[in-house]
Amino acid sequence: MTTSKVYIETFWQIHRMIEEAGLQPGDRLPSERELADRLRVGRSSVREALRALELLGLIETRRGEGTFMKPFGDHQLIQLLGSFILQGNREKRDLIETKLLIERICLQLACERLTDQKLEHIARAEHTYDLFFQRVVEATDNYLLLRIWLVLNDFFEHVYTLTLPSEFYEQMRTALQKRSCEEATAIYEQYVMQKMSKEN
Amino acid sequence: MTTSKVYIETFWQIHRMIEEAGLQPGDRLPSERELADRLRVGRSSVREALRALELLGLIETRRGEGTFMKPFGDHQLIQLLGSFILQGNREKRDLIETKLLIERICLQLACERLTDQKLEHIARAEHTYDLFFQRVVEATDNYLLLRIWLVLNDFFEHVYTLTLPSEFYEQMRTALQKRSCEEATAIYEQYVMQKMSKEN
DNA sequence: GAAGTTAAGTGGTCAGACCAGTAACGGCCA
DNA sequence: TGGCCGTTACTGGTCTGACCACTTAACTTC
Repeated sequence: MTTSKVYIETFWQIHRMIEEAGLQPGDRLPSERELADRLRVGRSSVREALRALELLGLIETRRGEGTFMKPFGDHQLIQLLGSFILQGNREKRDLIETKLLIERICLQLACERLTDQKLEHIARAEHTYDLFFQRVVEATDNYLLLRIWLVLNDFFEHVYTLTLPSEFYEQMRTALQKRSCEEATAIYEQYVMQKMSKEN
Repeated sequence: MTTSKVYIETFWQIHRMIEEAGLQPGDRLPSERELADRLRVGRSSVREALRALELLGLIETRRGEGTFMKPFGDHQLIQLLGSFILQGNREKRDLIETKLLIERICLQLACERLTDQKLEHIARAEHTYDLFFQRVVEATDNYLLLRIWLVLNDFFEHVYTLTLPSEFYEQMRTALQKRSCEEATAIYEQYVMQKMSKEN
């Protein structure tokens, strides 16, 4: 006897239903009552399943309107996870270290893969650390890495604000222009890592 | 009027309750009926909030027994996310690249910070890639980095199984013993990165 | 034709009922 | 005494039906 819990079963059934119907972001799901009716379960079970899908960022519910597919990539889930993880001083230290390490990697990757178009995009970025660096990470053409960085940056902004002189941005831009991995890394270490290690 | 949804409000209240009571893994939460009574909400709202906490891997419910705090680090959430996120080939490529980059960093960090005790712990590890490397990442003494690696590894295992000859583990161990960052990196690139880039 | 009104449908919430497990208590028998 | 076995009270799991708050669209009215 599997005696699987109904709301879990329902979760997967709805998930399958979404796939088979090929629902796209913005599309509407059947109403809770209809789902309950169609899947032959109680409405409360449907709701518990929908909560899970919502937390996963797959759907969005609007009171009075219905339940809709959500644009992929939104991550209130991540925000939530953060508030659970990020509590002590040790966690903050780890966060800073991890963020710095990953940024240095991204810088190197970006140097290897930078297209002229993306270079210009970076150059046009405001002189704000997170905006500038987001474009650098985007230039790595690795979406997963971007996601990780965005998460780290989200957390980071709750803890710290980093402002750098405009020399940093200018020097970095010329280094990227030359695709000089060593130079970019050196600048990063000089401005960012040194500053962070001092304050810590 | 915020008219915040009750189940979300309840979610945070339970979360606060857990923190304030300092509940540890294995500890029991009040029953659903008592929570509903104490927080003056319906039981269904409590249940929807509990489903979220369960999905986050914070609690575990056992029919007939109650609701319990879960040992930290278990994350069926991650498995779930994986099945949603990890669908295309591009995602897989990103995953592999990211995992390799982070592992190489961890290797370097570990070299710098490796204590004799942890070295022995690594040496005693089975010759399984993930077990071995988990101990390496643990040796970095950066818990966040460990979490990230665990997530990546979870995803990775759904896609690929990596087996290496025992020479790899032996050579790596001697490199770590010497705390030679360059040697460890070289071995890693030789065995792991080459293999992965070939198969890809 | 435009503005206001109404009705139907939707998610959000609650209360109450019942089912299905668990654990602990107490009484029974060997 | 020591081990077995119901009984019982409690737990999570599920369903139902009832409201509420809100949106939309159709309908009425001017």
